[in-house]
Amino acid sequence: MAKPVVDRAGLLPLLAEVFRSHGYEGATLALISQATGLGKGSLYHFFPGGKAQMAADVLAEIDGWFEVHIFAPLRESDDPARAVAAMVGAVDSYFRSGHRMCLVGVIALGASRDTFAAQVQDYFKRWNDALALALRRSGLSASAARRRSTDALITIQGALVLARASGDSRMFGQAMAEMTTRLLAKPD
Amino acid sequence: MAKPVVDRAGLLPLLAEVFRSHGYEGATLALISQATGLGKGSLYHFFPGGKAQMAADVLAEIDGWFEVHIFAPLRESDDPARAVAAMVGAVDSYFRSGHRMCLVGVIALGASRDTFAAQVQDYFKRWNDALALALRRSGLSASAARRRSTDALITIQGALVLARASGDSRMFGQAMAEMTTRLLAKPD
DNA sequence: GTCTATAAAGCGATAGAC
DNA sequence: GTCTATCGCTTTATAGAC
Repeated sequence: MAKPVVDRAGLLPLLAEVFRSHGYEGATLALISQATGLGKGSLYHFFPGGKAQMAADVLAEIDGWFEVHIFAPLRESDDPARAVAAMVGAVDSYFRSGHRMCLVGVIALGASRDTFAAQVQDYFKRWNDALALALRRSGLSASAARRRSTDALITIQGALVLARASGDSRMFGQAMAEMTTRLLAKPD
Repeated sequence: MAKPVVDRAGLLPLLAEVFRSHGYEGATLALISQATGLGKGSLYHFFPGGKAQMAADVLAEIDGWFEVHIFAPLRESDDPARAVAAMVGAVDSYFRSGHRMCLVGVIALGASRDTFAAQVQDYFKRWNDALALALRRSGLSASAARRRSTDALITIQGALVLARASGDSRMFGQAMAEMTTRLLAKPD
C-alpha cells in the first residue's frame, strides 16, 4: 500500500518552517495549508488541537532533535573540547549559518510566549545544563562553566537576531568563532 | 485651556509598551484602545495610517531616544572608556535590567519584519557604527573595533532573548558586565 | 483521510453623530 | 477630538459529504 506523500511526522518540518518564517501569530492556517498542500480538514485530522497543538508538537520535535544531536553529546562526551566543537558545528548547520531562525526564540519573543513558556524554558535550561557540564569536565569551576555556558547561549540567540535584523548573516559565523574561542579559553 | 490627559507625543510610550508586550501582530486595536483609554476613532484621528503608522512612529521615537542618549554620546565622547560605561548604564536602565524587551528586536523576529526592515536595519547599523567609532578612539584597529562592537550588540539582544525565555532577568546584568569587560579589554 | 462549505468570533478600518 | 456603530475581511475551528 502506497505511503501518502506526507504522514504526520513528515508534516512537522513543514509546519516548523512556516512558524519560523511568520511567527506563531503570523502563521495562519491558510499559509500552513499552502505550505503542506493539505486542506484545513486534513490538518485538523492530524492536529485536533488546532494551531496551538501544531506549534507545541513542532516545539517538541525541535526539542527532541536538540536532545539527540546537541544536549546528549555534550553530556556524554569525555572530550570537552571536541564536544564543544561538535556543538558549534551542529548549531551552525542547524541554523543554516544564520539564515534560519530559532523557533524557540521566536516564540519566546512573540505574543504567544505564555502558552509555550514551559517548553521554551525547559529547552534553554537543558541546553545550558548540558553545556555547563561539558565545560566543567574541561576543568572549569561550576560557576565559571555556568557563566561561559550562558554566554554561549546568549551569543547564539543574539547573533541570530542581529543577523536577521541587519540582513547580514556573515556576522553569525564570526560570532560562532569568537564564542568558541571564549568557551575553550583557559580558565580566567 | 486645559491640556488633554495625553497628547499625541504622550501616546507613543503607551503604544510602545503594547507593541513590546504583544508584538506587532498581537497588539490589537482593542488592546491599544484599552492601554491608552482612547476609542478607535480617536486613535485613527492621531494615526490616520492605522496600526502600521503607530508602529512606525513608535520605532522612530525609539530611534530618536537612542540617537540622543546612546549613539551621539558614543560618537562625540573623547573618553572611550567612559562612553562605553555610559552606554552600558543607559542600556541597563532602558531595558529595565532585562525585564523590558527591545521592540526593534521583537519586530525583527516577527511576521511584520519586512514592513519595518529599513528602520530596523538602520537602528542597528547606526548603533554599531557609533560604538565602533568610540572603540577605535580607544586605540583599536578598525576591524577589531567592528568585531567588538558587533559582539556587544549581539550580547545585548541575546541577553534580552534569554532573560525573557528563561524568566530569569539576572543573567542580563551578568551579561552586561562581561560584555563591558570584553569591550574595554586591551587589544588582543 | 481529504475535501468544501460554513459557522462564530475577532480583526483593522471607516462613517458619521456629537 | 471623541465616541458608537458598522462594514468588509480574515481568522480559527467545525460539520458533513465523499
